[in-house]
Amino acid sequence: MAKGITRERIVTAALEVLNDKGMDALTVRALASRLDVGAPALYWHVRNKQELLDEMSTFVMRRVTDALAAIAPGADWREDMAAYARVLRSEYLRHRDGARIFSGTRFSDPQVVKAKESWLARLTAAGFTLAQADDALDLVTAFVVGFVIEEQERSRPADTDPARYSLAGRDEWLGEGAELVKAAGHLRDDGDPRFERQLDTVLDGLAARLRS
Amino acid sequence: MAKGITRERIVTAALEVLNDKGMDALTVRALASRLDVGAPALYWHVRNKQELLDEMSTFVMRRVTDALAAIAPGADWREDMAAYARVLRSEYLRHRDGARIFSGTRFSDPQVVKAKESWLARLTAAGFTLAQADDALDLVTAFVVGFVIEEQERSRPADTDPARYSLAGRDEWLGEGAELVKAAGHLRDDGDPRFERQLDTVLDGLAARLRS
DNA sequence: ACCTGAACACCGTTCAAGT
DNA sequence: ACCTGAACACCGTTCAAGT
Repeated sequence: MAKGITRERIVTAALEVLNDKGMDALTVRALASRLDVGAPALYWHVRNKQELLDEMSTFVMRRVTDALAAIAPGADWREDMAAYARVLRSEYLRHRDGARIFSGTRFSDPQVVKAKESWLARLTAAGFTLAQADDALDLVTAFVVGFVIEEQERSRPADTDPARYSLAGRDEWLGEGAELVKAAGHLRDDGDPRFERQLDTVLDGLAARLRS
Repeated sequence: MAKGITRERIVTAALEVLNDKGMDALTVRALASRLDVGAPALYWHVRNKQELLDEMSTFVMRRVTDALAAIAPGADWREDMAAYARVLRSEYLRHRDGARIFSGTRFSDPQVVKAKESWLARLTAAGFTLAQADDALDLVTAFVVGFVIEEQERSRPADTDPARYSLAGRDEWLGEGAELVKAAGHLRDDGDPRFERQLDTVLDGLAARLRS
């Protein structure tokens, strides 16, 4: 009683452990103890740890596609692509090191891959060739992945890193020279505004391709 | 005799193990045995495994900055940024899962961060504001990281994945519908041409920012 | 069908002891 | 100063045994 372990309960618990304690602490034993069972019990529901990690990836990507499916076509392709990018970023941000861990993973679920269909349709309808549309989606995906990896790395609790929490500390750590690097550090913002600005730049690049 | 283990020998050997056997096989014991010493011997030169991983990251990023420092300014900022992007990509590609493992890592060496200085100088000289230049470098970095993560994931030996080695197999795996996804899969290319095309799109976006 | 207890090989790390 | 041997706590995984 009170057991009733299921594949889905295992996966959601695993994502909780990941968020609470980090990837290194996500051990089979820790996960089992959170579910109030012995470690071997999990092997009845999951072949091995790798399969568990794959299930976690699939779960996360399924949430992305579900969120995407809920988005109605926007006024133009720029809005559609921006919506795609924002959804991808926010789903990665839900999980500690989400972008690094869950990006570029192979999907065990065709449904996830098929979610591209609607976005390819919107882009080609806007005048992109199919090859351009495929490129565009990949490019925006690559940008989001790279952006969020850096973003989540920055937000990670520094293990007493001298050059993290104060600009003055960073300047000192940098030493002599590198005046532009220091000045840029002082100008730098973070989070949504930075993301929106860079996303806009990417979309400008795609727009140039559309015109030519 | 024949020992003479040093920090640098440890790091380069670790990168060899990573390339030969992959990250999971990079254990302290395997590394020690490649260096013909017992596992505890490594702890004389390195505090723990995390410090070893940090040293590996620093080593890789130092190669990036060395390669960047060897590049003379090009005819214009586009050539400079393209050169930066190509160097970053090719250094990531040297190591198995290089982009995923070594991107977004905090540097223990100020010299690596200071390497940005010269690129910021070239961009501001071309008319970008300092904030725009900082954004531009981050954006290109994010693109390269995201692109290479996907690239290296694709090139990974599939553990008998049905939808990998043939387009027909992929089409079948996708099932009904998703005609655009299937067609795009048939049009898709890989490697350098795809990278150059998408990089060019990003640079177009930055150029638009420069004009406004 | 689903879970436990005990066990195996392996992991990162420590530490006394050798040279 | 640099390395070895033995040991500890922990890991993923297996398997007979329970219910």
